[in-house]
Amino acid sequence: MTDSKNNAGIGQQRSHYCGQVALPEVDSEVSLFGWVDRRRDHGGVIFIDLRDREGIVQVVFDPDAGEHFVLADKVRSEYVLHVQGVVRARSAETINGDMATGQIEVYARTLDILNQAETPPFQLDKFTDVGEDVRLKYRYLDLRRNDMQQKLRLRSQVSANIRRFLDENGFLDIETPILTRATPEGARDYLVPSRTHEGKFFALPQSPQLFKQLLMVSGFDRYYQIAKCFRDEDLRADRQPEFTQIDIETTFMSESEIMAMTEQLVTKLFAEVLGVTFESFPTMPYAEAMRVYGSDKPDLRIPLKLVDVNDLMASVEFKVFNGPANDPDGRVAALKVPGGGAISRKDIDGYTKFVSIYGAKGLAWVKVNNRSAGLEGLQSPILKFMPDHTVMTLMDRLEAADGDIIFFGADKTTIVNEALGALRCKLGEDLNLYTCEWAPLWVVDFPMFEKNDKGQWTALHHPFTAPSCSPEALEEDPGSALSQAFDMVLNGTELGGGSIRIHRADMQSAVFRLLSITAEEAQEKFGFLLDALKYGAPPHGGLAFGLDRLVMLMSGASSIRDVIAFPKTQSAACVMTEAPGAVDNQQLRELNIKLRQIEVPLQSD
RNA sequence: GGACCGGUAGUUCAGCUGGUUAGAAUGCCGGCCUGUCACGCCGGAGGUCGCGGGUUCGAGUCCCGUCCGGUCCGCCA
Repeated sequence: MTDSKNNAGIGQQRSHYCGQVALPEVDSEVSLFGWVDRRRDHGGVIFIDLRDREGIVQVVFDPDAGEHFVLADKVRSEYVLHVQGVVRARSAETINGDMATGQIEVYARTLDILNQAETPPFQLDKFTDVGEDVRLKYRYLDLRRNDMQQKLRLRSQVSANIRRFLDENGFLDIETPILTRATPEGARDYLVPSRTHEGKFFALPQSPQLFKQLLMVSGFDRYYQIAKCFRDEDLRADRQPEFTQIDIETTFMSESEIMAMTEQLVTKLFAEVLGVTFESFPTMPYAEAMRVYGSDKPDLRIPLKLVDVNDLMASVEFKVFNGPANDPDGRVAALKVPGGGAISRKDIDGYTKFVSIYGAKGLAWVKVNNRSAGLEGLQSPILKFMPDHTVMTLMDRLEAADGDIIFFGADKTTIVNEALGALRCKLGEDLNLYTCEWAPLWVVDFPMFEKNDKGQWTALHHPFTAPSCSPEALEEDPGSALSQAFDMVLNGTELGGGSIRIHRADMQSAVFRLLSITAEEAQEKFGFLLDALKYGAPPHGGLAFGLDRLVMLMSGASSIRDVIAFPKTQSAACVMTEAPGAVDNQQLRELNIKLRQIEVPLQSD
């Protein structure tokens, strides 16, 4: 079966991974397989750094190895080798302290070249930065690099750790369909045409949401799944069209019980995988998060806070602000940066441009040079528009100190929150204001609904989230209803979100009504859910974690792509496989699909 | 849908207000070298300046379009 000629050496068992050869192996014979990381040819002696997933070991060939020495001369980067030899302790002068296996080396007796390799398109060492497009095109080579190996190993440890926790706590791993039906709400679906049902389409799941609720109706009590999810929306550094969720659902558990259990899951995960200890997570209402941090996922590593100054500014008209400060939908907020007085005008201009991304028309500021000197000690382009006593009250409220800078935002509340919330994070990063390495947090008491541009109610979480009130109270005042939803936030990243779900058909119908989903529409799209709720659906709830983002944070990666073996580019394509690709007409015909002719305008002279 | 940044040797980049033969480092190839470990020394090869059009006596450089990659806004219940 095996071709002995092409598989020379394969029959010989590996005795060690390259990276695991150590001092105890000295004087013993080892049999190693690996790739050539680097070759150093000194004429009379050849060093080959042999690499496998566990690390690198130096292999030495000298002329005593005869034909094997001659062969070692032909070896190039990324050749695949089998080496047998004896482990030697290195002499004191030749110990390499930078290398895990630097105490020893393998004195080679035999060498088999199992495969040759063309010169790689980029250097696989840690010294050369390589463009991501090149890395992705040759991802299988990129993944040979230690950095990527470590990230994917961490990912494997994380999911194994989470599985273990959930298994030990009685959760059942149940798979849900990948081919399912399109949902009208939420993100754009990836569609799959049906061959057997002309003109109809499956959709890939945006999450297993409805299926896991139905599993609770079925009485499985505790479910989990490490599930692939798909959303056809534009990509970001932390967003891929297909991503992985740790999906959890339970029956008869309260909001706080679910939160406590998942907090324990994450706490154990960080302790066991990273050796990081978490205190119990603080809990913050959504309204407070928005008011103090301008965000529903505040990064609590940064000590800066937004301070409301609406009352002080109500009578003040600022040219640099957008519109009157006493707009009922408006907000005037201040962000004090201790020690920020050193920020240059040029940097302030940069921050002004930065907040304009979020719709802010300007960024007012006051530098506090000398508090005791009163107005004379302040520097600002806006003071002349403010009464003196207002300025002094402002300084008192903000507890301004010499050397501080205070930024102001005044606009629609959403714009002020987004602009100053983002500025807060940017300043935290630029000025390295972080007070700790990890800041986990629960955000709770989300509103059920928010209004979109057209004035319609939309679900802040999703339409299956249970409110904290009765259906009647909900319909009476949808705007002030809170939901039993909760988000886990870590370092300003939303790691997971969950809720208690609606388990009664009347409540679900009420929510659909408020979301302007008609009874017919609801029946057509979610009839199976509404039906299920009628047959003894238990109270239930759960949450889902973004595994990719979790691993991204834990590994310190700056992009989600670095913790996914084969990710897509920003245009949702794979540069390696060149997916998505065209299909032939036969395939289209079977699917009853006809591509619309793309009109090409004729060239006119 | 929009804003911004980038695309020059295999790779990472430099290339000024447009001007003669487009450079560096690294990698690669050849030679030398018995203790290196990002080995060293000597020599060599290697370019559709993303693509298309325009301006100009002349374009890597300026203009328009387009493609690709990235960051962000919108979007992502």
